[in-house]
Amino acid sequence: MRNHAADAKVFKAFCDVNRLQILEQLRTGEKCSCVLLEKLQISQSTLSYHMKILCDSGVVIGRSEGKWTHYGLSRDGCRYARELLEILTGENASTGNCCSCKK
Amino acid sequence: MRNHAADAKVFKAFCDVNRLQILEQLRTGEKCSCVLLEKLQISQSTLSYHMKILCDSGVVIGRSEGKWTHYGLSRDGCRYARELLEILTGENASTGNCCSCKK
DNA sequence: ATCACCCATTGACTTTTTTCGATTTGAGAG
DNA sequence: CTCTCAAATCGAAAAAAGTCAATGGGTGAT
Repeated sequence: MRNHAADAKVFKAFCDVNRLQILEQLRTGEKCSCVLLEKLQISQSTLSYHMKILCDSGVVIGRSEGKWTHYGLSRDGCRYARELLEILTGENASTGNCCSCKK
Repeated sequence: MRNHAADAKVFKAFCDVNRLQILEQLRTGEKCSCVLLEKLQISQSTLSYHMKILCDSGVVIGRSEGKWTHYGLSRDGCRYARELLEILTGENASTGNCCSCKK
C-alpha cells in the first residue's frame, strides 16, 4: 500500500509549465538560479519557490558554492520517479474488463 | 522543443492523492464510478471531476456501456507518460558541473 | 567594515484547483 | 411515457498554488 501523498509530491515537479522549463534547462547540466532566470518570465522569488518544490520532489538537487547555488538533476531522484511511474502504470497492470458492477 | 503545457497535463494525473487512489484501483482492472466511489472519501461530483482530469491526461479511458461508464488504464496513455518521463529525466541527461556562472 | 551580489523567505494578493449540493442528461426498466 | 439510476455539468465556496515586491542572510570583494 503506497503513500499517495509522498508519491504525489514527486510528480508535482512535472505538472507545472515553469518547472518543466527549468527541468529542460537542467538536462544540459547544472545551472545556477541567475542563469535559469534569464530564460524564464518570472521573478527571482518565484523561481526560488519553484526550485524548492523541485528539490522537495527529489528530482533536483541544489549545491551551494560560495554565493551561488547550483541546481542539477538528481540521478537517483530521477530514477526513483521513473520507477514510481512504472509501478503506477506498468504493463503488469491488469486491463481486464470490469466484473464488479452487479448489473 | 516540447509543449510544456501538454506535458504538464499528463503528469497532472499523478500529482493528486485522490487521483493516485483511483489509479491504484484501476491497476487491478476496469471499474465503474460507483465501485471507485466506495473506497474514496469524496462526493460523486468530485469523482466525476477527477475522472475527467484522468481521461484528459490520456492515462485513463472511459468506456460507456448502458447506464454505466467503465474506467480503465489506457495502455498507450500509460506508455506515453512513461516515455515522457524518460525524456525529461533520462540517463542521457547531463549531470556535469555548471560552467555558465562567470565566477 | 562596507559594499555588492546571489538567493531564500515573508506577506499580500491573484489565479487555479478542489470540493460539494443541486440540477441535468442519458439509458434502461416497468 | 414515467420512473429510476449512473454519471456529467453547473454554480458557488473553500482550499491550494503561484506570483511579486520587499526584506533578510550569507558570501566574497574592496
